[in-house]
Amino acid sequence: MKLSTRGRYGLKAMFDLALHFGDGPISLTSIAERQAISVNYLEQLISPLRKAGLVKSVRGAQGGYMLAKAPEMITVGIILTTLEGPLAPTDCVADDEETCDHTHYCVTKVIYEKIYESIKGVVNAITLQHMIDDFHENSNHIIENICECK
Amino acid sequence: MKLSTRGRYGLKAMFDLALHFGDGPISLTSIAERQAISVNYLEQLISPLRKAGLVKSVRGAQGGYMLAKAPEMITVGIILTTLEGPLAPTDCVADDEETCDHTHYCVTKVIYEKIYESIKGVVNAITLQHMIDDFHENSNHIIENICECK
DNA sequence: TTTAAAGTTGACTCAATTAATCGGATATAT
DNA sequence: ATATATCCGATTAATTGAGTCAACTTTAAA
Repeated sequence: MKLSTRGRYGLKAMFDLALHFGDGPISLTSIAERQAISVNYLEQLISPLRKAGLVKSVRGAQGGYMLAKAPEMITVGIILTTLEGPLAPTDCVADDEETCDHTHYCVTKVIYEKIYESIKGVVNAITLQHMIDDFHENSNHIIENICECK
Repeated sequence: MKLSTRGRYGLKAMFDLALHFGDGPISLTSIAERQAISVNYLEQLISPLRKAGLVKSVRGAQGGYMLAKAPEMITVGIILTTLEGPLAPTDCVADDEETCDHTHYCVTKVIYEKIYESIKGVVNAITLQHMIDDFHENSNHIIENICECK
């Protein structure tokens, strides 16, 4: 039931981009340095985020990435789902999954559905803007190394 | 963010035992057959459940396992946690984990804590008795193969 | 008392997934 | 041109998950 580094690193990177929203393209190198992530690995994560329309890229020198929408339009849920797939405790309750072949009632599936709904409820309610507000209220404005959260 | 077969199979097995609560010891072989799980693997799962005081065993011929408490006293949460460890999305918010070495505020950790709390809220509120009631109301009383829920 | 059923334990294998690393290709400001 | 980027695919190393297996202990019943 753990998030992988894909989701955790990706969320950190997106938050970093959100803090720089409106500042023009931000290079992966600078994000990787601030967040202590391998650039090579970060490249792998930013690609699906771009394909999902969450960030846009500028190629070439002085290029980089920026959010494709305002921070209040991007939820933690869409970020994590893009990188990890559905945040469902089992495949049988994931949105894109066909249902089990069992015709009769499944008492465990009901439980997994409730877990899934509750997780979605949390992550879909939090946007990057909420994270920014939280950051400005509670941190000392230290952008570097949000947390390893291994 | 998936449950492993440990939690899923273990929950099925515990539900099976709950349906037979009061009937004396139930052999692993019979549970394994009804729930379509390998006996050898199930042996691995029942051991921690016994050590956690959720089931008790009777050794020897005609032996087997039974719930150590009434079904309404055993939550889905304690079963899953016993088999999977804390249902936390990251190690840094798991109960038994020491906190990150970072002294400053972590905006992502706050999110992971909310996810964790919401998951615990769901699984700790459901007991085996709830599952039994649900089963009797909505199924056709087919004990075998609750669901593979891969 | 013998036998077979059943629990108990730990080691072991195999496959899949995760987490990166690396090399090279393309694009573009300066 | 050149330095700085994004892009893309292949490869690898490490970890975890899932299941098997063998050996041993306990105990009911013949």
